[in-house]
Amino acid sequence: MLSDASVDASAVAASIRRQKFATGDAIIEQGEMNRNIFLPANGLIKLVYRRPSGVEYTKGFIEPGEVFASLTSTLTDRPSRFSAICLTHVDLEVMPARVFGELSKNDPAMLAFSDQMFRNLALRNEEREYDFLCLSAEERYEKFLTRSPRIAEQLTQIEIAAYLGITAVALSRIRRRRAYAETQN
Amino acid sequence: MLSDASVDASAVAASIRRQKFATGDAIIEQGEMNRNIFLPANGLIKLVYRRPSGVEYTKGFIEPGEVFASLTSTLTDRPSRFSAICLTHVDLEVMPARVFGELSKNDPAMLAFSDQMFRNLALRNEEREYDFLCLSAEERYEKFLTRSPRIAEQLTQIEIAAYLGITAVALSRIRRRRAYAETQN
DNA sequence: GTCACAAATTAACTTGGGTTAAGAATTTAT
DNA sequence: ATAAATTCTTAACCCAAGTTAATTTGTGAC
Repeated sequence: MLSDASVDASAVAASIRRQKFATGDAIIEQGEMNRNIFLPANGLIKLVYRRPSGVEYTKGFIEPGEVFASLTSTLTDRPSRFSAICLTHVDLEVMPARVFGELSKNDPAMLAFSDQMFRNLALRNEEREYDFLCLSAEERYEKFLTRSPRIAEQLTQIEIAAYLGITAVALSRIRRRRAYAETQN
Repeated sequence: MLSDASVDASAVAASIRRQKFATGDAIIEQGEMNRNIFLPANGLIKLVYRRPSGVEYTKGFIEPGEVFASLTSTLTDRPSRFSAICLTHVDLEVMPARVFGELSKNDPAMLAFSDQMFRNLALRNEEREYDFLCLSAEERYEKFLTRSPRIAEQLTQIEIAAYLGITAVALSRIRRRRAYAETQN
């Protein structure tokens, strides 16, 4: 008798789609259900909340090799709270969260992978939570430049400001303050 | 031959300690290693970051039945970034994270539990991140009162302000604005 | 009850960020 | 190469929140 732990590898492989997106395309649309899990092979993606006022706040950026999904949709069965927008051309693999969930149920190695993924996610979210709770906008800017210079150089000031939780005008003022401080050293 | 999946239940049970804390006691000390996982049976606990300036920011509150730990210590082997302070008398169970990790490795049910725990943590952190990124201090206050009235009524304004990421003076002003708005309805 | 201490409010002033609008600098399209 | 569209910066003005300090309220402790 076959064990419950065995998974039909070909069925899993069949459930994985490859998809291409152009700059500006939405991989996930805020307000819509999206029960997929994504793994980009290249490019840069931003995750953004759009408030009723129309103002955009950026939750984070996804680089190649980083798995992402709408947790609200995949875990709690509600519409996604954010959109995933391509900042470049993006090629990625798509897997239905249901398949991922079943894989995890049946395959301990897959479950361990899932566990590890959520640990990392919890750690990252905690870090960002700390930044907003304890750091000033200027400190968050410094930290972003230091920690993610490669991402920063691909973004406009508008996009950086949205990530810091401030307006482009406020960011411009911070940059001027910093430039002035430079000359004082 | 015994399977690797079997765990010595009595050894696990032996690794679990019960501990009591008084109001004001620190269960976890910021800056110190703490590789334990905690499960309080009663009382209320606050998790706080203390900045070099001495200002305190509250990461969150832990109610009975909620498992908590310093992820930085238990997962990445570094000193805890926050303290866990008892706001009341607290009785809790303590388990070394190492035991929890080994249990998860060997026992699929335990791993599934761990996976579920980290999913929930990631979801909660994401919610709080959203609050700081997209909501004003006043909106965060409203939301806190609505979502956690039981916790709010046990706290001083100083403690609530620390959770909102503002000063007690700013919170007092928000309360006055709200009280005035009340009379206008 | 009153004394002592902490919590909460208020005032006065400063600072950082939002808003709007205008202009300068860059990019992109054709 | 030029025009059109964005992006970035700056200014002016407003408001929310920080800081400091004084006052009031509230809470035990004795």
